[in-house]
Amino acid sequence: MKPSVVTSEPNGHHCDDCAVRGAAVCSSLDAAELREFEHLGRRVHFDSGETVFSEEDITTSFYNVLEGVMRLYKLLPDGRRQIVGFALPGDFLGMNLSGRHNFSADSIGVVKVCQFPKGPFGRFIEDRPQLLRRINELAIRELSQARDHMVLLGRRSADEKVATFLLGWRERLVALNGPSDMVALPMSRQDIADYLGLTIETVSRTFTKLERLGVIEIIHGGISLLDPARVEAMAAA
Amino acid sequence: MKPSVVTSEPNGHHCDDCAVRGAAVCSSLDAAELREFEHLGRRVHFDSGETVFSEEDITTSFYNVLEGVMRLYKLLPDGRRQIVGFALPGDFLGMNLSGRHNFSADSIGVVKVCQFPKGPFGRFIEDRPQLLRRINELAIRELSQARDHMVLLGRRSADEKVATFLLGWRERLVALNGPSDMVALPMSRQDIADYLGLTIETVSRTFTKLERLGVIEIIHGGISLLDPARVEAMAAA
DNA sequence: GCAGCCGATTGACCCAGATCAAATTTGGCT
DNA sequence: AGCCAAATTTGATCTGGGTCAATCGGCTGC
Repeated sequence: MKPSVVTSEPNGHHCDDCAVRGAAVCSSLDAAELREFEHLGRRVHFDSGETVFSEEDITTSFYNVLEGVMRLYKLLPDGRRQIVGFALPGDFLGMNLSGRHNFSADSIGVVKVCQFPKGPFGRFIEDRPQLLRRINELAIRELSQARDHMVLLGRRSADEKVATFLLGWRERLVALNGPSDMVALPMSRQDIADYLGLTIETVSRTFTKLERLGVIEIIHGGISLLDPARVEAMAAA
Repeated sequence: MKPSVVTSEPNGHHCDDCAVRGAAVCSSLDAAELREFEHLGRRVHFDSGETVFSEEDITTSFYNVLEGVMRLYKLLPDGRRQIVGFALPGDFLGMNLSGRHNFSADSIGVVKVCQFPKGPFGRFIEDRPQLLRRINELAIRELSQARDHMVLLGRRSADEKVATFLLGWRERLVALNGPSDMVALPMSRQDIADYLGLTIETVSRTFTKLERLGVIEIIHGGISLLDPARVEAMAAA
């Protein structure tokens, strides 16, 4: 939200100790390539609520999320907001055709990214088709998720939306941190509403309803899934 | 909708006389490659309402639309449908990670596609990074469209949805056939409703309303845009 | 400890768009 | 041309989720 104050750590970073090395774009590179790749990017730190890039900005960099959560969103002229996704460690951002970002991204809590200037990164890809293939894989996966989300936005009820969101978000956290029924929700209720095409009030009421039904417990900074099966039943329709 | 009866024309087809050669994936190939590519695929004809492929089917082929319109959709278990897009000539279908299609596709009116078996096509791409780059471009463009559609589904009113749809559809037709204020709508009202996350009644009423306002005229098989500027104003919010 | 703030919750009411129910138009077929 | 089935339009009514308006509750700074 505020102008982004970027703190970079020009030195002392290595892909070796990078938590997302195996999952991110980098997974397509061998040890030697990784060493070269390392010098292309630099780690950048964002405090909570900073803008990483804005829709319509000229794309100058690609980003690999290392740590934290980002909201990715589009705004209508009158201020209505649709969150098109949340980025987590391992996600790759910045691909586009027009040379401009087609959504905005800002940090939810502290975020660390690996930032690659567009030019050098483009040249590095040039003669590494396996990296291009990896990027293509990530794009296709996102496309599939985008279509699932269209179904949710266009055809699901508020209850189904919230239940589906909780399960999907849990799945992503599980893939990162291992199984747990505690689901951390670092984003605000407004963020969840803007992701699901609802209002903050409806999200809040639905959470309360799920808690009263005994299927979740609302805890500080998230929820606890008491009855995953019932939540799945609500999500399925 | 019916089981798909496929009529193929094994011979007598050439990329030379292909209408979409310049626009589709093929645009990344030179003359020699195009000749080789030609032998990989075959033209397949579908009558109106036939299923080209279904969600969850194992992917056996990729498709390049040559002629006609297809609806691409996902179904919820209880039958609710969300159309995730319409495919027009030049569109490339079948990319996925799981080895299964993640949506269904059927023809709206007569459709001709160029069908490529997955294996040979995959091998052909292998040492042609510029084709991979082209496919990547198409994926990224679709991703951008998918995000725009999320905004529409999650945050726009019925009037805005319909107006936005008419303008967007016109733009696609103009890109194919050149400028015109006649907008052919080969899909049914139900298809439009399922694309916009509305009911058929709301779509019908909105069309009637636009006609009464004098900004469109409902004609056989489509509409005529009488006042594009007013429609744009309605779409913008 | 407590004042002030901001996010979240809760309540009361409303309305855009869904649902239900007829017409009406269109399109194939013979 | 004439008949049936399907698609579309139109009307009447209902309701899920939005809007407006208080609280509530948890931090922060003093």
